[in-house]
Amino acid sequence: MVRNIRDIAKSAGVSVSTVSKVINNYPNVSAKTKERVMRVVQEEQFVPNSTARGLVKGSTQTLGLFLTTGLSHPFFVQLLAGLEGPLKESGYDLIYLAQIDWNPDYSLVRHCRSRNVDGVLIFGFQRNDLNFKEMLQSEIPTVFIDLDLLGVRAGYITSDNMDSIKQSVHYLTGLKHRKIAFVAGYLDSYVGKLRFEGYRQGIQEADLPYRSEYIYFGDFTRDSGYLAMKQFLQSPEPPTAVICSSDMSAAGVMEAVAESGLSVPEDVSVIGFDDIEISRYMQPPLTTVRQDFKTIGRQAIQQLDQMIRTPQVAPPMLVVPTEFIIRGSCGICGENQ
Amino acid sequence: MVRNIRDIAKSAGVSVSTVSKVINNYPNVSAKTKERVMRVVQEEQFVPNSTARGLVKGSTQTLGLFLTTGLSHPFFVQLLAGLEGPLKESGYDLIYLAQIDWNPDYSLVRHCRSRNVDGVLIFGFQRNDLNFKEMLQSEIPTVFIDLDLLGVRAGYITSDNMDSIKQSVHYLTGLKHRKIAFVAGYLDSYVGKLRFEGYRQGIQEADLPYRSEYIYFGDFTRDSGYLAMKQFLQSPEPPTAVICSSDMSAAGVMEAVAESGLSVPEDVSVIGFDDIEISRYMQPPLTTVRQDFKTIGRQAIQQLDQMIRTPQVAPPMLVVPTEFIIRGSCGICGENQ
DNA sequence: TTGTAAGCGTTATCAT
DNA sequence: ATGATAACGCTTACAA
Repeated sequence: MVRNIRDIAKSAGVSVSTVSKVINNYPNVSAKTKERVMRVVQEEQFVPNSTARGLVKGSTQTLGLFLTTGLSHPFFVQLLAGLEGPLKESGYDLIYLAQIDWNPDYSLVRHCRSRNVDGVLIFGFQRNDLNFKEMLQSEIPTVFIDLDLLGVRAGYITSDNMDSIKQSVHYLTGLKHRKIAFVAGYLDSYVGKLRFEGYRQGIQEADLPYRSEYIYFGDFTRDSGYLAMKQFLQSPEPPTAVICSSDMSAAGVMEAVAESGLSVPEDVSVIGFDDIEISRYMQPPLTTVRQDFKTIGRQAIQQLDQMIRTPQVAPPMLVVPTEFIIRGSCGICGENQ
Repeated sequence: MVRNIRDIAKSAGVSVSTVSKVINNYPNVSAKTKERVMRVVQEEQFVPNSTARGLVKGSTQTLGLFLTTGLSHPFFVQLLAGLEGPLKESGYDLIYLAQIDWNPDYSLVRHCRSRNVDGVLIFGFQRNDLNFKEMLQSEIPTVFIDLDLLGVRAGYITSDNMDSIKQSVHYLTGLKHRKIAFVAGYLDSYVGKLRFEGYRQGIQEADLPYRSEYIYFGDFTRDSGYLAMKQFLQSPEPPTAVICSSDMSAAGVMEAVAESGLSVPEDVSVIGFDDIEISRYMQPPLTTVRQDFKTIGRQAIQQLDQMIRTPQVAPPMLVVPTEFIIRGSCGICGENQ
């Protein structure tokens, strides 16, 4: 069985450097030799050892993927699905940098260097992670997703969180709602903060008062949505609509509504964020903000690829538009008809 | 900035081989030298280049992950989540072998060889994929998940599909059901076939007739569940209970039931398979078979690790027990009380 | 116990 | 257009 380029060279009756030139599609190789070499390569099903190639080239056609959220985050799948195609097209493989225990000695930068990855994709919330600081100062091409971090060679891609929520508010005011509550996500997360800001601005633009009893500070989970609605329901003037920072928390809100004998959308309108798979199947189907993970994934790989190939290219700062998906969880406000 | 082992050697005033011995924890190094080297290593935050190491050792501390299903499969997340911890503990990184277009020229074995992965994890359905044949004959340690493929150095791990469904049948007969329908998954998939077989045997053991109008051949999706139930409902004697090959199809079944004005579990009992995250939130919460992905993931890594370290170890053939989760979607059969 | 030097399989430089 | 040969950073006999 053929092991290396040398064997190919021998079989083809040429030198190793010629074989190298052929398999790398370099010029200055006669058509004849090229063909002869290629035949042997085909016959022997030869693939150059990427480890050796990586060693000499100092790069590996590999992208590191680092998640702060753990793999079970619902976005993650969608994001990864969006990554699949572009990955294939660009010829990179993805290496999942296993990282679960936040060992204080762990250094993402070192991990990347040891693996010789060409670039890194980071997906997560916590912007003040020490590992990120190090990453931002390093020369390793990096793209953050859902985290507005910028560095020498690090940029980001994120959905248009603020405007999306503003749009949700306007949609509800258009439906004559004036008592609009908000289930916030982690405020120290980038997306959590922006979505909250979107709510505040939306409320303000609609000349609605900011009422603290209409705000619940949750953590994107279903439970926090449930708890939020329970609390809203106890207010003297319960809201007629609630905007959530995630579809999961919207599900929790709907559960609490049902439990109290009220119904969606007759008594209270609900809007989510994300458009995860199950949202269309909720009862009623959830009106929500869809994140465009296809575009996010494609852009992430594309931008990374450019930064890798062209060192002087500026890191991206991309805001990807969302899509407002109207389904059945919102109705015209009964009180103000 | 320190680049390599040679710089460390210089700083510590020793030879490169001594540094190598120290960082690899080899014996025959005096405590004094060891300490001196380690100090420099710490100071410089040195990490040996794994590409170079991989080249000389012919292995990379890397496991390939290959999915036939694409990333969007709901199990995938759960499986990957189960992989995270064991991965970290065993020191492997996971390389996702991007593979979306089934290019006939593509060879998984070649891809693995080129990347020098130490082992491969394959997750999928289609057992007659040509790439797998090649894989089975190769010397690359391989563990299949949900696919009963065996090779020279390839084994598998799977849930106890057949018995689980048999148990579902018995649970329903215990609830006096006698008209039990089944929504099958792809029959040319390993799990689809086994679950169907479990249904047949369960029916037989309960002395129930096998009625073809109670079988629907679906594909694990929600839509197929919906269609299945629509069909069952048109039969002269609609079933009082239905067992599904997946939670997703169970969700479809429940939707169809609700749509026809009937209700779960009063009119028809429903059982799923998988226990995906949303099942507990369905209306009513779904009774289902929980796959133990933690164990599957842990075993997969562990078995792979053993095969890698000990060439003579036999490939695993592991069947992992499931857990029957009783929630609210089954009731005593009204007809036979 | 420590050091020297020969690989590992490529690519890249420089002759030819 | 083709071929020697020196890297790339590490491990590992073998020598000292």
